Amino acid sequence: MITMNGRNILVVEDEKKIAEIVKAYLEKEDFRVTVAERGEKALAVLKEGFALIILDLMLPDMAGEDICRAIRKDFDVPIIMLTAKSDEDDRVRGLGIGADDYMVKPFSPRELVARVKALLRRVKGSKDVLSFNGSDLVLDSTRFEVRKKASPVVLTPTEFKLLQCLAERPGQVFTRLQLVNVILGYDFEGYDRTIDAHVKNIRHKIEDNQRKPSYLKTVYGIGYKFTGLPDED
Amino acid sequence: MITMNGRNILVVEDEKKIAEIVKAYLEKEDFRVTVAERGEKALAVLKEGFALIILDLMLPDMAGEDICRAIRKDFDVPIIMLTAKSDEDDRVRGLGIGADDYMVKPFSPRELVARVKALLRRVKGSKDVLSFNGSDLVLDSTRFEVRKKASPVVLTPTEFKLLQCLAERPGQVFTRLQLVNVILGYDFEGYDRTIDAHVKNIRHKIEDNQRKPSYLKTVYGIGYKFTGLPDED
DNA sequence: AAAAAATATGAATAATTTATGAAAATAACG
DNA sequence: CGTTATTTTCATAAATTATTCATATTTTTT
Repeated sequence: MITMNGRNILVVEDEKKIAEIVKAYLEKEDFRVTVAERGEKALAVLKEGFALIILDLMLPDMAGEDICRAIRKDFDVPIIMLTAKSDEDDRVRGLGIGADDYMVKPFSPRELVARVKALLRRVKGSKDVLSFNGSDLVLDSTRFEVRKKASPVVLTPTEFKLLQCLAERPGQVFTRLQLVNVILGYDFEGYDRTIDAHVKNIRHKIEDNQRKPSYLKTVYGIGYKFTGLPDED
Repeated sequence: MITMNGRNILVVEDEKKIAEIVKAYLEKEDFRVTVAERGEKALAVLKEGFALIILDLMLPDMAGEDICRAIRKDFDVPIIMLTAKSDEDDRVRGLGIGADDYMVKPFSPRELVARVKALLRRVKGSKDVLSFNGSDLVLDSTRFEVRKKASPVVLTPTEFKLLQCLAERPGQVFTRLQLVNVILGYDFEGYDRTIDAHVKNIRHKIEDNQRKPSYLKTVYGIGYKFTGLPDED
C-alpha cells in the first residue's frame, strides 16, 4: 500500500473551469493540487501519493465509479465524489463504490474545502464508521451497513441516508423539511410526513422498544434528532 | 467594515417574477427582503446592512461580477450568485469572483431558502447558543434545548420560542401583544393572556423560585422581560 | 387600609402533532 | 412484462401541547 502525502490533493474533473476554481480554493488553504482531466491520467498519477481525491462521477473516458473502484483496489485514500444530480448520490452510496463523501453540483467551493478538511481530519483518526453507545449501534458508511449489538440490520437506502444524516450530528434537531432536502433532494415534490414513515421503520429495526426510542428521538413540534448516548436527552 | 443585519437579505434581480417569488419564500421564513432591480440601486442600498445578498449574474445595467467585486470591496457579506441556464461559464464565473455559493436557474425556491440558511449558519460560525449568568442558563437553538446548570430542560415549542424571543434581547420589555405577534403569528386570533400561561410554565421549569423569578420577570402593567444577570433588575 | 387593577395559577377543554398500520404508487429486478 | 421491494400517502388512534377560564394572589392607586 502506497503512502499518502500530507497535503496533496488530486482533482479528477474534466470541466476545466470547475477544476480551476476548486484548485484555486484549495491552494488558498495551502493544499497542493494536481488536476487530471481524464480517468486514465488520474490512474497514471496515482502512485505519486495523495492525501485525498476529488472525483467527478461523470468523465469522458471512464465512469467515475470504475475509477473509484480502481483506486480503491490499490490505495486507501479518501475520496469525495462529485455528482451532477441528487439522484446520482444513490448510486454512489448504494453500489458500494466506497466514496467517503460526495457533493451534488452545484456546490459551494467553501463547502468543498470544509469537507476536504473534515474528511482529512476524520480519516486520520480512522475509517468511516460511526459508533454509538459503546459499539452497541454501528453505522458503516463504506459498507452501507448498520449493526445492532454486532448483528447486522438491513436498512433500505432511504432509511440509511436518514439515519446517517441524523447520526452524523448527534443532538442536533432536524426539521422534516431539512431532512427531505438532504435525503430526498431539493426537488422532491412530495409530502413532509413521509419522513415519519421512515422514522417508524428505522425505529422498528434499531430500537429495542419502539415506543420509547433511545436513539432516534422525536422533538415535538420541530422534527427529529439522534442521540448517541441513549440515556441522555 | 459595516455591520450586517440579522435577517435582512438583499435580492438583486431584474426579473420581477423571480424576485417576487424569492422574496415571498424568504419572507415566509421570517427574513426581511429588499429587492433591487438594478446594480446601481443595489450598491446604493448596501450600507443599510444585509446579512446576505442574492445576486443575479445577469443584470441590465452592470455585470454581476462587477457588482460582486464592488460589494466585496467594502462589505464582508456572504453572496449567493444566480446564474442563467446551465451555462458552465456563468457558473464558473460566479465562483471565481468570490461568491460563496451559486445556483443555476431554474432553481427550486426551497433549495434557495435552504442554501440561504445553510450559508448564514456557516458564516455565523454556527453559534446559535445564548448563555447567561455564567452558563448557568443556556439556550441552544440548533439543539432546540435549554440547559439549566448543565442539565437539560425540556420546553415545548411555544415555550422555547417565547424564551428565545425574550432572551435575545435581555432587559427589553415586550408587551403581550408583541410576544403574541412574534411567537404565535400576526394572524393569531386568540387571547393575549395565553402568554401568561406560557410564562408560568417556563418559570416552573427554569426558575429556582417561581414566586421570585430571576430570569423571566414581570413588568407590571406592560409585559415581560428577560434578565441575563439575575441580580440586576 | 380598602378598592381597583393586573398578574399568577391550576384545571378543564380544545387544538395540534405524532405514531401507526395498511393501501396505493413507484421503482428495481429478473 | 410480471414480480418484488421500496417509497409514499392516507386514515385514524394516541400523545402532547395550547388555550381558556375561574379563582387566588399580588401590586398599584386612592
